[in-house]
Amino acid sequence: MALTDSDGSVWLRPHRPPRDRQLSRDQIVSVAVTVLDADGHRGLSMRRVASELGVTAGSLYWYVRTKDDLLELALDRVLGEVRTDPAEADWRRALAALARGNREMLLRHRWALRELTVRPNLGPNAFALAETGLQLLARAGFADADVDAAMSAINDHVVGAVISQVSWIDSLERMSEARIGAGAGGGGSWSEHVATTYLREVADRHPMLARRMAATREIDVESECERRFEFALKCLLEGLAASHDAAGELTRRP
Amino acid sequence: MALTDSDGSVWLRPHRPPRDRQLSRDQIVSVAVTVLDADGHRGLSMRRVASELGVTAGSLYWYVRTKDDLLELALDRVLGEVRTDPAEADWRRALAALARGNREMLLRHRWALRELTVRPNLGPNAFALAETGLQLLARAGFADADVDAAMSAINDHVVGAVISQVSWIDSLERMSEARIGAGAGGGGSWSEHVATTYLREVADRHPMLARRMAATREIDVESECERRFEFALKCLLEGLAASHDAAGELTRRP
DNA sequence: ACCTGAACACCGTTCAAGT
DNA sequence: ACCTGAACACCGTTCAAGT
Repeated sequence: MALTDSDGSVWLRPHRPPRDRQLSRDQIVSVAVTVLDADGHRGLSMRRVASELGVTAGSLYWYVRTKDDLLELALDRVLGEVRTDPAEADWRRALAALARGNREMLLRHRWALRELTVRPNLGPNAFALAETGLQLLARAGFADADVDAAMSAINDHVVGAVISQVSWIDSLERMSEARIGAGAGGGGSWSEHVATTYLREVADRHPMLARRMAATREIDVESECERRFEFALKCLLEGLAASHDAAGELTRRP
Repeated sequence: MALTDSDGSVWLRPHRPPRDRQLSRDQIVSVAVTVLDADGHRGLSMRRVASELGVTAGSLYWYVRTKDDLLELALDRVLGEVRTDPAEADWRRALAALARGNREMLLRHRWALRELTVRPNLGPNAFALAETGLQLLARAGFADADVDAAMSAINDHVVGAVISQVSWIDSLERMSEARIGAGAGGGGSWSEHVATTYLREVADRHPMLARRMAATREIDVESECERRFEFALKCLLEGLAASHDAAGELTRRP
């Protein structure tokens, strides 16, 4: 009677109220978030969370049914960090602010992205965030089906942009680590030679790529990513505004 | 002297040529892709790949340094599936086709998305694909820095859109599995009650969300996702065209 | 009701030993 | 050079036993 690990969601299961316990879900989730922020997915184990709470791994299962549950709770926890300003009247500015807030949160908690990918998102904070966006667009006068398309256009952009930024940063870190490792190791010189040979060959075969890579070496990754993020965001908002004026255009099927 | 698991990349390390071996990297990668397609990340273990090849797990380490290496190779393998049409003269059409091809590949191999997230992408197919896009934009007359912004706008959109589609589909599958599980289990009726109560409460608190969720129940997920994908793609292409005409506008910092 | 401690099944990875 | 078989350290999860 193995657990299929994909049955439902924490949020769809009952949760016993406390009695005389030393732990609580909130504490456990807090520790999980801290560990994830510090050491990422690899750092998170039930044993580690437990020991950080001065408790045995097995006892966590009194509060949480699986590790997956814990991750689902952690995700919703950080989704709650995204603040919105309901006072903003201009829908484009409000939507942009929402997108930026979302992006910043994902950059703060790099592990959260992976959870977003893997998990259906049924936590209260996820729902509240979605509602905020939808209301925004509805108040701006978007037709029903257009609201969905607009919302997902923005959200997809946020997610995609954060992914590429994070993987860019990671790859820089990995490269420099590899360089250090090669320097410290014994036969490092040869394997370093292999690497540079490979990269030179790539550069020869792909001139445009080589040019762009050489250019991006000089710039700051974060500000460059922000620039790109804002550019595409602007494109999307303008596209939304255009289809907003030509009402119903969006939902017409080919 | 533990392996930090983040030192370099398969592509940056030497690879011994064959002699009298029964296996090859290509075979191993093929099996890995098959397993991943069938059972996802959870299904992939070194022991499984090995046994599928009639071999012991340990022997794989003769061809591949870590499981991470294997995943990196598998990712580049499927990236090679994306076909491009160099004959297409119109850059908007060519770029759109590239985006669609990319999207379709990611939907065929749902596990690949996760790899894209986690890994710097240094394989030959990844580079070739990037070069294709960059050349396209360069030939269209985009300024250097604009090429980067344009390319990542499109790529980010593809990745974001696929992520949301996959997680949507997954959540539907999970929900129906949960319903089946609840029906089969003993106390299923109660936990089902908990779930519906929670969802009803969410619907009450978030009227707009409830409306949209009710509406999307009727439609086909795949075609709806495709519609949204095409809409945002159109927005982005139009934005790119506009900034293309107003040359240099894109790169101006605030 | 809650927590411990030990166990189970499963990982990725290593390595002496074979051929 | 390549492969086996056993081992190591580490998982998530379960469960009898305690309190």
